[in-house]
Amino acid sequence: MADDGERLRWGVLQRLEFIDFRLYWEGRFNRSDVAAEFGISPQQASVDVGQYERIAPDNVAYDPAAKAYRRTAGFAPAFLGEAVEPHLQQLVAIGNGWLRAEDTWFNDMPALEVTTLRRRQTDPSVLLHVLDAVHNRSEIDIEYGSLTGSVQPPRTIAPHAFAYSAGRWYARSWSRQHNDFRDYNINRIAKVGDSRPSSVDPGLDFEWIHQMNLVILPNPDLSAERQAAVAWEHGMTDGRLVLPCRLSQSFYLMSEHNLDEPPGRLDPRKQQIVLQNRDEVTQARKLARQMSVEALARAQGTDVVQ
Amino acid sequence: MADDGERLRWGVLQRLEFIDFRLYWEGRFNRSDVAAEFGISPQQASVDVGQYERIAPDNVAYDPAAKAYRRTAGFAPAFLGEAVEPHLQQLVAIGNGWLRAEDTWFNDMPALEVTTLRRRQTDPSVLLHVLDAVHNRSEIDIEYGSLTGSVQPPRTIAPHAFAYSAGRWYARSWSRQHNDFRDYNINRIAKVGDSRPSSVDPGLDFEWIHQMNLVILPNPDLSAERQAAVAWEHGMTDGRLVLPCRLSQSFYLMSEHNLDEPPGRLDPRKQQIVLQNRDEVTQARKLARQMSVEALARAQGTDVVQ
DNA sequence: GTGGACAAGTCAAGAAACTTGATGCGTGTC
DNA sequence: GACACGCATCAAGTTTCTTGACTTGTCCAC
Repeated sequence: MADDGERLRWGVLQRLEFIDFRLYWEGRFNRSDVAAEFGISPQQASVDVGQYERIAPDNVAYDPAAKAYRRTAGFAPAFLGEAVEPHLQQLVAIGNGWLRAEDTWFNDMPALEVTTLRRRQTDPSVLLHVLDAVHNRSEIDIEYGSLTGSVQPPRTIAPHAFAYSAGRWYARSWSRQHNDFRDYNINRIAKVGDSRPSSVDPGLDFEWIHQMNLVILPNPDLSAERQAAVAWEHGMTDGRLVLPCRLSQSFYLMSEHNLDEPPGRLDPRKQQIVLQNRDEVTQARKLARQMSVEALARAQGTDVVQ
Repeated sequence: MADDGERLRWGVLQRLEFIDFRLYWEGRFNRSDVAAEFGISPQQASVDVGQYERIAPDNVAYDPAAKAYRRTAGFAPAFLGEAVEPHLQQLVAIGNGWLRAEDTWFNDMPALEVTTLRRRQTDPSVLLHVLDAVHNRSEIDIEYGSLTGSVQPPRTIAPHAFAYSAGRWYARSWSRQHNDFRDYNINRIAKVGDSRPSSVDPGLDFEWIHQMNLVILPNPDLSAERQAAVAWEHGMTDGRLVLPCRLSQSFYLMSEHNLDEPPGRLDPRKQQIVLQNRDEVTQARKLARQMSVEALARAQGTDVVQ
């Protein structure tokens, strides 16, 4: 349970963590599991198990009847840390087909169902080019969203940041065609073409740079009990949640949680939370956008673009 | 780029994968990065880099000016596989505070913003007990959803499976108080008490067992172009998506994507997809539920439960 | 320019870590 | 009761990794 005095090798630590993992999630493991997972001999696995038992004596006991090591009642994770979320996320990824179960430490998974509308996978090559463009401050030609089969005009963007909202990844970018800053859904970029250095200052993307506190409350139309549940679930304090958020991102968050609908129109069960400063946020976003457009126009007064 | 003829040790493989990772995501790495990440000597790291160069000679070159190894134009991941989603998920987890950046291989992350309403973290101890109950087919006493501070009656459930829907984890369980099967949000289980063997047959949970194909279409009220985008994003074939789904889970999926609203009431932008066989699904769900309740009552005609 | 800091490559000797092979022990199965 | 299976332990041998010493190339400050 406690810490280990000595310094352990990285490889050994991984194996002890694996033991910890299997004990937590499946309650049992075999010496051969450790040997197979890491490609080591059973003898070496024995040494590792011995080391684990020495470090966390209350966690595990060999059960000769089951021919397996089993978790004991006093178990407390010694190496996993307190975070189960990463592993829960792995289960989701497996359920979505993003990750093969063999590539994780899960083996005998409990009965489990992941219900999501699966989305198209990100193209690694596209992402690579966008990553590069952000790192090198360059602009790239892209084929974007030509979905109906119709030929789309080429677009040129200078991405400067990544954003994740409502299950989608966006490249926050300056658009040469529009001379403003926009979000480009990375999954909808079909192809990346040439690239060249960009001279646009990402510091002019005010909608991205400026943050605002979203003040979120449980929908007052819900029952008191339900409101309390919502507050608890989102970790609200004093019945409200103050969430700093980039103006450009606030759009997606509001849309995802129906915060952009005026209260009362929707069934409260579909709108469990409401945004107290909705108009303020919407207006700030518009203003920032406008300022950004104007600043870009001013900046390019000399080196005219298109 | 291609495969390696020989068999590599697990530890070495991890280090080569690390090199691959850094090249992909950050375009560069130092020998010292490898040494520090894995606690090995710089000399050994040199050996590893050499091995990587031998296996994937077109991926990397040392740039003396930058004092670092840099990705070259011909780069293709040699060890990562084609899946970037798991690492994107890691970024989301970091953004949500579920994972510390130090616990991942990310170092110099690109400008990045993850915008989500953070949810309460799962209590590892609660999850552990529920996992055990599923594995051992036992029933457990729980404190559930006592949010308003009011004292809740104790509940006893026999969980038999896990389900993930709309961002929440549920324990699909038989409820002793109601004598039917329900979903219990794991985050709302405050505490787990005693446990004892369960005699309820999870095979009677018809709402869980039975699956039905959800036929999902782009909302016909959207423009043709937008419909095509929606179809593409969800990987539809012939303009529709047939998604097998457990009846019990269909509820959450429908609720999450506003599939339960009759078409036309909502702004089409809030309802980008519609469910063709909505009534059918809803009815099947009700029916399965009813059959389940009756079967449970019959089964317990003899050994009466409260 | 020149010296110093820094990142890396290489060589050789020594220390861990891991493997191979052999033997014994407890449990459940045929 | 013989047998298979999974584990523990010991000893000898091999591979891997570390430590220490020396060299190369680039950039930066003087």
